[in-house]
Amino acid sequence: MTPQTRKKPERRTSPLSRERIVDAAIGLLDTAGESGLTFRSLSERLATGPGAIYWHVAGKSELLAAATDRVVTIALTEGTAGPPGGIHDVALGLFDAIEEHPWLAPQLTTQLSHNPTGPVTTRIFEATGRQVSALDAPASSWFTATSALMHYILGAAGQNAANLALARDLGPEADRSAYMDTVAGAWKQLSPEDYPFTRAVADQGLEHDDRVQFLAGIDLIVAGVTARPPAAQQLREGRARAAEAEPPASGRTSPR
Amino acid sequence: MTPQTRKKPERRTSPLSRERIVDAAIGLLDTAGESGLTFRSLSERLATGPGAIYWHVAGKSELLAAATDRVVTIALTEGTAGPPGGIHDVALGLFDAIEEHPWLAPQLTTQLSHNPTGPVTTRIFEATGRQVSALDAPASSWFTATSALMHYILGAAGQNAANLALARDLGPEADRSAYMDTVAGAWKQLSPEDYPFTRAVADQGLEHDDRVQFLAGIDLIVAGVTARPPAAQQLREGRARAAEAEPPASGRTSPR
DNA sequence: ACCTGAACACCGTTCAAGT
DNA sequence: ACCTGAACACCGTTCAAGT
Repeated sequence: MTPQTRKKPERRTSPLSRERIVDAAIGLLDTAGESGLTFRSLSERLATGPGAIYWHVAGKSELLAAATDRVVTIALTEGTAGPPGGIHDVALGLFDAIEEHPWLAPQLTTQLSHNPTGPVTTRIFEATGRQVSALDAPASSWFTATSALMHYILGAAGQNAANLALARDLGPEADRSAYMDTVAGAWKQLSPEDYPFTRAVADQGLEHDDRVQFLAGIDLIVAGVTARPPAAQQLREGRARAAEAEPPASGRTSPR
Repeated sequence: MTPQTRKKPERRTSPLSRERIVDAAIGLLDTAGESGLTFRSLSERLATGPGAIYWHVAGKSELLAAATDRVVTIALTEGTAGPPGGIHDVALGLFDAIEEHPWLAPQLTTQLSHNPTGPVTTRIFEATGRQVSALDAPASSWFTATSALMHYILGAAGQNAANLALARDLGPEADRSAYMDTVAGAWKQLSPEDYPFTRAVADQGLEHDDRVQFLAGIDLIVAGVTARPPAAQQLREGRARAAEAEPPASGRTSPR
């Protein structure tokens, strides 16, 4: 089981290293899912004991963070490599990475929450924000715009990955568009009094192309960024807000 | 909800019920956090054995789903109660609920992923979408707009709750604005070559009022919704796409 | 019908002991 | 320095047995 190539009296290359451990962890996560990664399964794959891993890695959460950072870094450098750049590239880079590694979405929200100044969060923020700063928008809106885009990208990409997994559960034949039909079908069963909006949306059909749907959201937010700075950033503790904010919006569909 | 008007006065009301269990679970989550809820701690609180709970609830995931549904339903009915309605009310209703119950944010993304047609997801989608449909925007954009708003609300509110928890760790004195200063400080330590954008944002100072910041994001997305349908959805890599009947919308907003 | 609580099959993590 | 693997303190869940 153990390699015997020991020509040099010098120290042999260690069979265990942080990098190899992270590699194996990613492989396990990809093939067996989040619950498939345990220190026992990992040590078995690496042909060691569970305790050995702790010499290279502090614990499970650090291991997960390292795996997340690795995958995100690759996705971001690939995505931003091309000359055109643009928000679509960054967004699709993350979108594809999350689709390829479904465990990534929950891990990313964990990183955002538990370690907002950590490398993962900062990398994504920087990559997204750089594209925002290239838009025609005042610098005062950068933070808000980047934040909105980041949350949308992570949320929508995670949703897409989850949908794909559920589509697979539907049967080996089913793809995403079949699954979207299932969702629309479920929505049409809802009560008209309680869920008029959801039913209306189901009636008009859901976009079957996941990338088109995803990028439509990106473009919508970009439109908001370039449209106009959200007129008022006036400070007001608590509630008293000036009434200027919401245009009356010619009440064509009033929520009842 | 539950009948407690049992006729026999000497007969005590049933010591265990699904409702009581969910109540206790929420209490435990609020006070002890996500890791504080175990079947053992829960059964101790309810003065029973761990196995007793399984007669009323299928398992832990169902219990979590029920707790999430309960809190979300309350937040949404309170939020939409007022006559003005509007997106701000729905958004702030969820924002406050997540701030009050920090375990809610991860649970909501779990619900979205694992049960997209379940009651929690559908309730939030409907409440948000109803406000979207009241805006001055074409129905064809409703799904995209609702999806973008939902992901932003959940992501940003979760981030805020996480920030509050981290601020508390900073010391009992620290509030959110002190924590934002800490974040900005950390950002300024970043290398100028690798993180120019993040540093620039840190320099211009972060909004200290969490609600103002949150609503700025909402307004930005709303601006995108009402501005105009996103002009160009140009796809890379030839992809056959049915031409939507979308008017070109006098291109004033072009992402460069 | 509802509840008990011991038992089972796991976990992450530790640590004396080995090389 | 690096690794072993038994042991510890938990988990969620089950189930024969009680009322």
